[in-house]
Amino acid sequence: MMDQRQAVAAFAALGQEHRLSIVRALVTAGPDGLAAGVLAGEVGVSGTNLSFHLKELSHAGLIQSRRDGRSIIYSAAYDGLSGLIQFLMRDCCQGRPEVCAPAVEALAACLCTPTGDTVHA
Amino acid sequence: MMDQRQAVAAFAALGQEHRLSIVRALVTAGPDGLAAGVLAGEVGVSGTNLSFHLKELSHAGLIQSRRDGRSIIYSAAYDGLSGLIQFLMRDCCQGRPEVCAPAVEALAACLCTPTGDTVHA
DNA sequence: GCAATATCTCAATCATCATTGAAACGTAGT
DNA sequence: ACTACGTTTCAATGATGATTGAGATATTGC
Repeated sequence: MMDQRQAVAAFAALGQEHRLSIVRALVTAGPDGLAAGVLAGEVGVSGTNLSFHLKELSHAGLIQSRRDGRSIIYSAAYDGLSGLIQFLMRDCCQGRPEVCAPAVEALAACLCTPTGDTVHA
Repeated sequence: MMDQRQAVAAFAALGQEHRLSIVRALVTAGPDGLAAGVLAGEVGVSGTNLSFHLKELSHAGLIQSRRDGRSIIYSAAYDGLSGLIQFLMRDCCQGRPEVCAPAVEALAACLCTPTGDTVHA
């Protein structure tokens, strides 16, 4: 479960034009992800600057990376995104959990696809 | 529909410890909201500093205010919060809208209660 | 092993944000 | 009108973040 400190870091990471563009590009790209060089082109930042932002996003738990040949592939951390949204909604419908709970679950099912053969193919 | 610029401003506003605490307190409090002085006590910041953060959140479209006597009551802007989450999810399940769409709608129903006699009473 | 590609680390500069205290503004009660 | 209360504005300081360029690291193909 995400705590306040993590949530602040995640929101701050998203509160930057280039980083939000990066995350959106990765969410759109799906689990296959994108190479750093491709991202740099799509977002429009220098390689050095991109690296800084990727590190920031990775540290915030919003993206992950894997090496493929001489490229490094980045992809969205759907569980991190889901957890962040759930944190924002946690105390929302305090007195009426029957309203919020299904929405949160549906959201989690959308963003996280751990074992299912479904989304983001 | 929220655009990138608004979303960046909103995320940046939430990416600050005290501001996130303020929003969470207001979301928990519901549409009745909280007076600025009460908020200052709950969040633990000086009145001057609170005013700065409230202005920031208001400008980001995440909270709203109304005067009541000599107090000013702040409350969460549920439509702004909902729009922000929808922006983050917009391109998520691009190829499978039947997965994301219901989640987003459920979320909107949870956060926004325009005419219903339901939530946040 | 050598050259080329892809990406990262480091140090420095510039801009932006958070916080504080003092003073001003509006409102309520007498 | 005057005093008290709640909240905001203003100017200044200190801290944090974004961006840049040069150099370092890792991987591939010859």
